[in-house]
Amino acid sequence: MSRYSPAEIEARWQTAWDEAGIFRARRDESRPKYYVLEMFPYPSGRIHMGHVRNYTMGDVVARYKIATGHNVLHPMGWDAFGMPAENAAMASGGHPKDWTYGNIATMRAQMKPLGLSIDWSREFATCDPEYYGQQQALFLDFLEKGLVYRKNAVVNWDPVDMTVLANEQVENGRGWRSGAEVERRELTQWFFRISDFSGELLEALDGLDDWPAKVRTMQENWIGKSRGLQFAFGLGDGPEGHDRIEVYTTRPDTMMGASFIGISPDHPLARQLERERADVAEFVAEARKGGTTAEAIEKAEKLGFDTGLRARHPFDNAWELPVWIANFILMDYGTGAIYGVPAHDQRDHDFAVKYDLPIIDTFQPRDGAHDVAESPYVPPKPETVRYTRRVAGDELQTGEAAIEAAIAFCEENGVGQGVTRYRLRDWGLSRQRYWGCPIPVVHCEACGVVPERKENLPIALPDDVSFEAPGNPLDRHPTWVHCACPACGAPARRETDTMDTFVDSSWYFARFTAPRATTPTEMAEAEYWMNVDQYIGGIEHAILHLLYSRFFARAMHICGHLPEKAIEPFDALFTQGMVTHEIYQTRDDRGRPVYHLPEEVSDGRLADGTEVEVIPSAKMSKSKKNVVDPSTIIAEYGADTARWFVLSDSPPERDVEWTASGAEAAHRHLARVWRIAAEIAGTPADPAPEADTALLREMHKTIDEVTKGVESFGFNAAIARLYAFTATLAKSQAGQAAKAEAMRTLAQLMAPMTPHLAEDVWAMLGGEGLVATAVWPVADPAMLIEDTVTLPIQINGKRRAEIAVPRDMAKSEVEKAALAHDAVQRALEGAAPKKIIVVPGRIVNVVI
RNA sequence: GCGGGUGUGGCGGAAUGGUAGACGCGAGGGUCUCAAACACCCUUUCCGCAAGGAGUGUCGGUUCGAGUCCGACCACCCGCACCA
Repeated sequence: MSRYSPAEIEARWQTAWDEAGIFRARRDESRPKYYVLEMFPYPSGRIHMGHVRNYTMGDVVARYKIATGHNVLHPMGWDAFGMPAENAAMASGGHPKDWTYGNIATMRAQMKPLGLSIDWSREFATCDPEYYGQQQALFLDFLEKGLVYRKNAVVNWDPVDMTVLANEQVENGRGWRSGAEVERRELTQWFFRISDFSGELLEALDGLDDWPAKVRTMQENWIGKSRGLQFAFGLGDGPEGHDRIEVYTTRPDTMMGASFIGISPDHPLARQLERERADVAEFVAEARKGGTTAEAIEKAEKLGFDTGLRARHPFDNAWELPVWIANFILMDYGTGAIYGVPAHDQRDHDFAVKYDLPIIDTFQPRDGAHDVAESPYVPPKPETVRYTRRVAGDELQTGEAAIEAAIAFCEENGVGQGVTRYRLRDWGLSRQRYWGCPIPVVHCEACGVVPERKENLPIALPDDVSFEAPGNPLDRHPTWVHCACPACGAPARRETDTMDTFVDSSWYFARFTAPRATTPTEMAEAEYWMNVDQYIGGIEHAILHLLYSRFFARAMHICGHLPEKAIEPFDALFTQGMVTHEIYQTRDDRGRPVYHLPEEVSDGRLADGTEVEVIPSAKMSKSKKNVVDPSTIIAEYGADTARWFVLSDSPPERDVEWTASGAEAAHRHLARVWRIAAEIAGTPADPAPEADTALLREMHKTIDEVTKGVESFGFNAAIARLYAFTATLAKSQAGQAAKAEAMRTLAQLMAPMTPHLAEDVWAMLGGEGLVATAVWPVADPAMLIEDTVTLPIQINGKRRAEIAVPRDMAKSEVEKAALAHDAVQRALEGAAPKKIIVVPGRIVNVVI
């Protein structure tokens, strides 16, 4: 063989790794463990470049850790439940199970050629009954500990498909599949008690030092802690049982500016009035229309209805405020009721203007005046303002001080109490869907809701289902729903709701530590392998998946399925950027855009010569056809080229643009490395000592920089260094022995990124065993220091010249040498310098 | 509205407060070849023939020295959002 031939060598080395079994993870107390995990894929059909980038990064980390003596766990699985499988079944027949397992087989076959250091013996899919059966066991344990419960809740209901939709599945108030207007419907649903952990989940974020600050901030905002006052307005003329309205406010300092009470259409008082009065019922029905999505809310007009009821202000019994029902008040935040202060809140102001309600000023700018009738006065930051109708404290206060003073004053006077609230709501997990994990409970007429017995798990999905009618096939299955009550044995019905797919992905990382266990986890394995040392995935999971997993780890610990140290399951998190590509577009005869695949375009033209419009790089998407199939790239250039390229051009946290020229350059480089290696291997030993030191110095510098790069996710910089070292090696006049040593080291340093090429080069140059298990090279500190250094000379901070001096030359000598330099002499014009700064080994700055 | 981030050549991007533009792409020139492919070499921030000068979004500050630190502003990107 005389040419770099990736197809040949990649297959060969993959077989060699398999036969050596080097990626099989086994507990071994004698070595430090390292658990590296990439977010597992949804089996949508085929892998894409984003997967390649994600798994390559994980592979670099895993292989580097193997080389540095760690016992590495690097597993892979499939997040396999979810709606696309059902949609495929509805659209083109077939069964979700076949569709899913078929996709898994395809994608696994696409992934294997990448040469990832994955322990495939631990693979599982969340739709395997062995997996979801253990998830059902977890559910039962959670139920016993009160971590999951049932309640009525308002949800997005698609009346055509007859299912609950997630907020993400509602577009402009309509179901994304059916196009039907989504209704808000109240259903009995299962909820995880994640909100009980709000404070803990928030505080523990502080300890996640190796998480991106951005993700921590996003979670912090999502949990949404606020401090405020909860108190009540009295209600004299309300229906029975409603003699007060509880409100929550973060601005109790504006209590004296209250102008109306607003309650949610779902507030118990509104519900009561709805039953009693036709006019209220009509308004409430109107107000409940429209989805709960951001877009729907954005467009929705603010609607109010004056109930005619009058509430009394706690500080003045004679002061009456009208009670309105308003569509913008959320039942699930605070108490579902507010008092409106139009003078200091834009939304309340809009409402007051629309319905002609009083605008009562409570504070003014410290200096000057603001006409609150015109617009609300909302100070930008907590700043000192002049209170005109204050609750407590001085006339001049910052908002913050005034809030604390108001809370203290109210508590002293028996008007409400200061409370800490969180925005985080309990996690509704019920889905009226077939392709998910069945919720293992039974409804019995006599006993009510009864948990299934663990020995009956898994409660498996029936295979004989049809998707011809809308709705949940489990509901209409002739036999599946019928079962015996686990408590009394009488005939009963199974719960037909399944779990949200986010449940499946909330504990898979723990399952990987003992994937065949007959309990959810095995303590000894979890104790050894947890936590995930490095987790890698997309920023799109910054909130939901990562927050749910943090909750699950805590809940699993409470149930004895994880050790306490694992309640924060991911020690370090890295969020990688996307792979993008230019979009190629032409227009059809009606001016509509037509997209073209990159392989159909060359030099900006289609095969028939038509010029294409180039739209700047965007996330690869099938609809825009700006996709490159990893399998095509592997077939053309090999996996190592694909891996090298996705790591090389951009920092890993940023997007990387896939370009044909970049891929070719990557391939050209790898071929060059191979060629240089072959040449060195074919040269007889012939030492040329004087040049050897220079090459070996460069080698040690490269070891140092590449190691730092790999450890800090600076893959692009590490690769740049490897390019440079390759050039140095190619030009080196060193002897064969030194070159061979340098080449073996280069192979080791490249091995995490291009493992197949590295093995081949390693073997060519007589490396012992597999490079994959060879000990990572260590830079010799003595070799990193040059005997002679080139010092730049600055004049007033601008570089003007440079001198070469011995590394350990005394400062005074360096000064002399610098002053003697022509450029310095010219600049000084005979005068003496004001000051000379010499930073040894770094720089000289002459101040004149 | 609230929160976070990013601004460096034609492009992607390097740079512990110490020679700005490493490395790659693109572009230009050359060697090899009958020619091409492959490969290799050189140039490539801007102005200038050169000497030299300017330069990291803008304005200011700290420092012997600022892409890097501080303040204000501008632009773009991302997340959340009738959250009381």
